Amino acid sequence: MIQVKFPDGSEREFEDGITPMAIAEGISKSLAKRSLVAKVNGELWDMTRPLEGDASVELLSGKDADGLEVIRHDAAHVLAQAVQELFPGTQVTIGPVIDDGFYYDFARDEPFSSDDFEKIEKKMAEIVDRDLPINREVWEKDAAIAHFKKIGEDYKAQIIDDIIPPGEAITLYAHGDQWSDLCRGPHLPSTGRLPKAFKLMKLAGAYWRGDSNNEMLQRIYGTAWADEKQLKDHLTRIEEAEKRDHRKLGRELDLFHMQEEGKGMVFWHEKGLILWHVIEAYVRRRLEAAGYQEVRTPQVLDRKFWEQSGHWDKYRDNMFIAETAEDETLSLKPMNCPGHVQIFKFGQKSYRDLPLRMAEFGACHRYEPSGALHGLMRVRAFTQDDAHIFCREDQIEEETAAFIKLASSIHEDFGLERDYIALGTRPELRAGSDEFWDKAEAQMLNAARAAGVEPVIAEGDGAFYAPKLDFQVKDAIGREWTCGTIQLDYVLPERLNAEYVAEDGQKHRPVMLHRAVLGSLERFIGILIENVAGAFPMWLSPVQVVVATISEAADGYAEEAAAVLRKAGLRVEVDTRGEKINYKVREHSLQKIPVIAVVGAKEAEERKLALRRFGAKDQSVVGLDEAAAMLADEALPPDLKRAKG
RNA sequence: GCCGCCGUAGCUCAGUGGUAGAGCGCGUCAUUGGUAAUGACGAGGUCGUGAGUUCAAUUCUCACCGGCGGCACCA
Repeated sequence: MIQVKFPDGSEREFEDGITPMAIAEGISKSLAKRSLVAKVNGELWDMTRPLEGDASVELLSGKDADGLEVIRHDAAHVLAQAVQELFPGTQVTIGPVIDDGFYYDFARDEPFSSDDFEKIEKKMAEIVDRDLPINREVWEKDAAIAHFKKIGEDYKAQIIDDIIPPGEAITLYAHGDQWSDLCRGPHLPSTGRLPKAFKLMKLAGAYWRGDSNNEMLQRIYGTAWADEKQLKDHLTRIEEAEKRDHRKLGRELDLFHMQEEGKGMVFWHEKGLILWHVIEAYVRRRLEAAGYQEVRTPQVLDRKFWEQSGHWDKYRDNMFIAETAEDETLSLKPMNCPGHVQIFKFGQKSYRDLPLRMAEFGACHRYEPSGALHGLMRVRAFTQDDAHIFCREDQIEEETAAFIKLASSIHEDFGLERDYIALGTRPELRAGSDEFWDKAEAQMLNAARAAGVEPVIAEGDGAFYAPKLDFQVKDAIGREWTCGTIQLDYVLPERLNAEYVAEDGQKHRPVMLHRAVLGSLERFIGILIENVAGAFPMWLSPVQVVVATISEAADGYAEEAAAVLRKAGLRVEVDTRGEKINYKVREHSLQKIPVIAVVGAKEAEERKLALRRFGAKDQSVVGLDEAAAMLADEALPPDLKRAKG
């Protein structure tokens, strides 16, 4: 007999070898029906797998995160079986669970087409209807390899060979006697338990083992949920996200465009550039208040310069190179750091100058692979809100902590909630000794803690020369973005021979902290557009107020009112077109203008404005001067608003 | 860069082996209307580029360019 403990604290005795399924059935039929997988002593466990001794047992349904994960995992298996039934000769490779769903990578000479999806989904449903029992089988490694080789599954055989240590048993999961796959599990009791709330989403190429030197497999992505409502909600969420797409909104709101002659380059239109300027001015004020100095360094520099900085050697493939008629080879700067070191080196620096915080809205060009380009999010010409802090080693923690606070405050001002800060630790390929990395990682960790943040460790994610902290922010629909970073650097000051004179009268090497709050203006504006779905808060909106007339009789007053609002510092447009007010309200609402000020004969007479806010249906009638003062106050950037108190 | 899909008017999209259509937008005219579309008329396209097949290609084939979705990349 074995002793089983339940989550509510109760305990019961069962016969040896009892399964969670049998336990569930013993409690109630509906519980057995609902339970998809068990948690035994904290470990996920098949419902049909016998317990191996005393245990705590928890039964999970599709409502539990772990239960949903099993659903998705089984959906991947059912997909694989369906594909192999429909397309004999296709080899399976791996099929993991991902956010919102799953994928499976197949090896097949013929490409799949998304036209095949319907057929595959039908076959998947059929496999669900067959309600095949899913059985866990324990195999010995060599036997499993031989088995997969025999049935022509070379990839599977290779996975076992590479991943499983010799002597360790492995598990296969079989769908009845029709199909089986190497898998750690756990899985549902039978294919019939897979909710028919799955959908194949997209088709993509993916390298075997994620290595671009390997052959490319065909990946089929799917989504799977506990019930149809969840699936429907998910599909609705995707639609909502598409509506927020910054590329679509960028065109509709006349912010920017891109065209084929300038791949990865942005044409900023008037409204987009206003946005840019507002953001830049705001950040500039924040930097100034935080003790930064602003500089500007050359766009194009001689090859020799980049050879010295090390970029020519390590980064040449990503640089835009130019040749001159006088046989010089130049490069557009891909980064600002070497330029900043030149300014640091100009004249002599004393320890009294440190920490020296040097900022630049630095326009950089990088030749990014064409497949990497994506709207404003990944471009070839961008402007970083870059800065380098030159300091002594003992100042690293204080400077880093101060930066974390500054960056967090700025992100908040833009309405982006911080999710977590990631500490990127030593990568496999790295410069520097283990002692150096121990010290550097500890410095970054302590700095984060000093700022009241416990970073999430991102193993191996550091730069090759030092660890870094990355800011992960969350937007309004829960998507995550990396926004802001601070990286330690001992290498570049050494390479470029930066020095300062210390208290001891000797020359010493400063340390550099590379840091950015927004990352690049382009990318940040892209994130911002999607975060607010194009409806910018008053202080950022390119047009803050549209004065719209009801009839010609109000035209004169509309111009007058606009002048008063402009004088108060507002960005104002006037709409005196011969259209109905309904039409104008609709149009400016679609343009997501924060305030529409409607004026007719009545307002003109009384020197008032009828204000209608974006998203609201009602209006408030306010005197012109009062409205100007109120709106101007609302339109203040957050830092100025705080200063005003 | 790699795999797949896509490329028709400013935008969203329909369509065909015999050189093309809708809605919105745009222009003109009329309308001066009180909070999400006033009406009429009109202009607008080398059907991504180049080559091939064909009597004939926007349509079929190939290449290239670009876009999209992934993968790889993001020092």
